[in-house]
Amino acid sequence: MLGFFCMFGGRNYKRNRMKEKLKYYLKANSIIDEIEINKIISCFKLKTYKKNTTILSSGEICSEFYFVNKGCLRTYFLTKQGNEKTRYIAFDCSIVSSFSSFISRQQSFEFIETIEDSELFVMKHRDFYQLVSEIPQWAKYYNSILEMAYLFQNKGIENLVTLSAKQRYDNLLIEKPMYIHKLSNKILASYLNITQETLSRIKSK
Amino acid sequence: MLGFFCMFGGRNYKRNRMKEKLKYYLKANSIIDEIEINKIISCFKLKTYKKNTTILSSGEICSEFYFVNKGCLRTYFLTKQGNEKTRYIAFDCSIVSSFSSFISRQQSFEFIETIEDSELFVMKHRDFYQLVSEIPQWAKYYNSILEMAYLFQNKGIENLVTLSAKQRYDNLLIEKPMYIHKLSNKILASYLNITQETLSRIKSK
DNA sequence: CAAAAGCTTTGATATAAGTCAAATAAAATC
DNA sequence: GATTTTATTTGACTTATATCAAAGCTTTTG
Repeated sequence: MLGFFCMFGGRNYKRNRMKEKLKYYLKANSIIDEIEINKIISCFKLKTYKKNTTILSSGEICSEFYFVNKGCLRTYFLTKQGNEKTRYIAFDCSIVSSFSSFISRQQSFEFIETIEDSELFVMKHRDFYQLVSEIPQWAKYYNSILEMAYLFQNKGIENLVTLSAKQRYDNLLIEKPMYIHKLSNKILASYLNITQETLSRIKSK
Repeated sequence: MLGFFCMFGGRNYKRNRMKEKLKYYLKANSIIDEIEINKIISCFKLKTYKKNTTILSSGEICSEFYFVNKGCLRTYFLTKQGNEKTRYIAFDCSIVSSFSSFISRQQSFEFIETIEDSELFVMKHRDFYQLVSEIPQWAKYYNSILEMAYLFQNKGIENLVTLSAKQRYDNLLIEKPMYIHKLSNKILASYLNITQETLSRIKSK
């Protein structure tokens, strides 16, 4: 009996430790009570992926929502000419999905890909919306995700439409220097919506 | 006494008729009960504006949410060089605001402007969020506004990044021919993110 | 650790779209 | 309805950035 409790306690302890970054993230970014936080994090399952693994392909319906526990991912799409356009980079302790597909339940035009070996906590679409209807504070959190996603995109459009290639680079260097130091030129260029050659020329000045 | 009732009934009748498009719109775009719909529409106040009136300027905090009962509006921002970039067109029976400012409570970089004589139903930010906390179905409607705004922007970025000026024009001609027939070249060009000269050349082919 | 595959840099050239300018055309205003 | 203002068209020229190509670097992988 004692053995059973110890084992069980041990498993809980381990599971909690494993998910502590996720828990901390949710506490910092929402106003969800401890009990509900535990219910929410129990819906996340751990998956690990090697670098350069495509987690979602264009044409598939995105039915998962990810928390990046470790590693790094990006979302991107392909032009007709086959050029990659990176839309979002998710480092450690951030969330990612192909939201347009996740929301609309339509085929995604975006890909999701790991750019480093990564550990993800995965929540299924079904569970996500189940929680939205059961836990008002989770619905509120979802709402704030949408608000932030909107603001992020709005800023992105503004940058794209008003700034030159060099200005976008300089801007990123100030706002998110990590992007410039951590990402390959190929990915960085596609994030800035320029070619690798142009990025190389900008950097060399 | 009879006179009083008649007058009162008459005023209600008039007010309801006045707001019937708004009511119809909300019924069609949400799942809000009759009682709550009435509460919601009572928060909207009618305002009329002449053509080419700036309703919100860059630098101001947007504290209003609009339903276009009649007329047409646009949101746009200015580049450092002073070029206008139209971001959204709101025809009859649609909603508009400077959402990034409305959401973030920060200064708007966008302008809101009437492009025709317009009748707007206006809801204050305060009332909007009051309703969000009081009426779950209104919160849900707000959520769906955000979802749609996200999808709209996402599509916009995809178009901007993958299509040429001519392709964007052709695309709009298929998807939203009304934009091309109703808007001036100046506004249409700024919506497509091209110059008037380029638009003129595209059209003449 | 060597070969292959994938990145990055640099140069030469091409191109879509912008800028400037001037002539019409249309709309707004007194 | 004449005049001023605003919008559109067309032409000549410029420019930022893409494309193509080749050489030098780095990783990855057997």
